[in-house]
Amino acid sequence: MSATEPSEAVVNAWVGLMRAQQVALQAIEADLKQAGLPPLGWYDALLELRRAEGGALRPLELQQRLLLAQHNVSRLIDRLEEAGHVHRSPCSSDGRGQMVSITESGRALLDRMWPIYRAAIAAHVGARLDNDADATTLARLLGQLAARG
Amino acid sequence: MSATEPSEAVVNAWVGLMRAQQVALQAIEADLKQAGLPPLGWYDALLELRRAEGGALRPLELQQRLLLAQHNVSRLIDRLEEAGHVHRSPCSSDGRGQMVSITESGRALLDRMWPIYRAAIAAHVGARLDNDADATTLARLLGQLAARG
DNA sequence: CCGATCTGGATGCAGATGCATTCATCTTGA
DNA sequence: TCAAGATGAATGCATCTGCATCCAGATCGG
Repeated sequence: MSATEPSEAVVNAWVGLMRAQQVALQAIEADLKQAGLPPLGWYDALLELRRAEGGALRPLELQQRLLLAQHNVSRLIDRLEEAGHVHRSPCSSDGRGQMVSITESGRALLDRMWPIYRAAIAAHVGARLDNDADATTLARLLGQLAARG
Repeated sequence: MSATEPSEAVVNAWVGLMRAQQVALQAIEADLKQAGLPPLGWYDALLELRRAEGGALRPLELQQRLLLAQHNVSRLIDRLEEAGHVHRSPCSSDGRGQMVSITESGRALLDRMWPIYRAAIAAHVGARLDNDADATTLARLLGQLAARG
C-alpha cells in the first residue's frame, strides 16, 4: 500500500474522501447559515476552549488541536474576540503568549449551534449510511488516515 | 440513522471525515507545492477537460463535475487561461455560453503533476491503510456519502 | 413579433487563507 | 551576564472564496 504507485482502490478512497467531505461540509455549512449561525470553524474552536481546563487555551494549543496554520488561528481568535465569544488575556507563565478563554456568549453560541449542527450531521451523514456498524467502520478507517505518523 | 439525533458512531464518522480530509489534503498539497506544481484544483479541472469529448466543456458542466460555485469556476478558468492551460472560445449552440478546451500545455501539466500526485496519494492515503480491502470498503462508504439524493 | 422572464457567465466587494516578515520574549551557551 | 538563536504571536500583502449583482443571449406567452 505504500508503493509510489497507489492501487486503484486507494485512489478511489482518496477521490471519495475529497468528494464526501466536500458534499457533506457544503450541506452542513448551508444548514448552519440557513439558521443564521456562524461557520463550523467557530464551533470547532469554541468547543476546544470549552473542553479545556478552565475554558482557556494558548493559541498554540488551539492551533495544534485544530490543525490550522498559526496565522489563521490568530485571525480566527480576532473574529471570535470581535464577536465577544472569547477573551484574550496575558499569559502569566510566558510573556510572549496569551490565554484565550471562552466567554459566556461563546458557551451560549455553542449551545445554540449544536442542535442545528447535530441535525445536519444526522441528515447529511447518518442518513446516508445504512447502519451504525458502517458508521463505526468508516470512523475507524478515517481515524487511521488522520493518525499522525 | 436519520433521526435528528445522530448516533455517536455517526458523529465519529463525521469528525473523522473532516480530520482525515484535512490531514491528507494538506500533506498532498504540500508535496505538490514542494515540487513547484500548482494546486490540486487545477489538476481536477484539467482532468475533467481531458476526459471530456474533444477536450472541451462548458463552464456549467465543469461546475457540476467539480461541485464548485459558478463564480469560482469562472475564476479558476481565468487562472488556467492566464497560465495557458485552457482556451476559451465562443459556443456555437448558445451565444451566452462558451467552450473551455484544454491546451497542449494543460495536457503536459497533467502529465507532470500525476507522478507527484500519485506518489502523494500512496504515501498519505495508501500507506495508512492496512490493505486493499480496507481501501475498497472506505471508498464504498465514502461513495455513499457523496451520492446525490 | 416582441416584451417579460430565465439562464450562462462575469465582476465588484467583502471575508478568509497562504506566505513571509516582524516584534517581543524566552532560552542557551560561552 | 549577555549576545545569539529559538519561539509565540501579529501583520502586510497577494490570492482565493463567498455573495450579490449585472449583462447578454435564450425562451416563452400573448
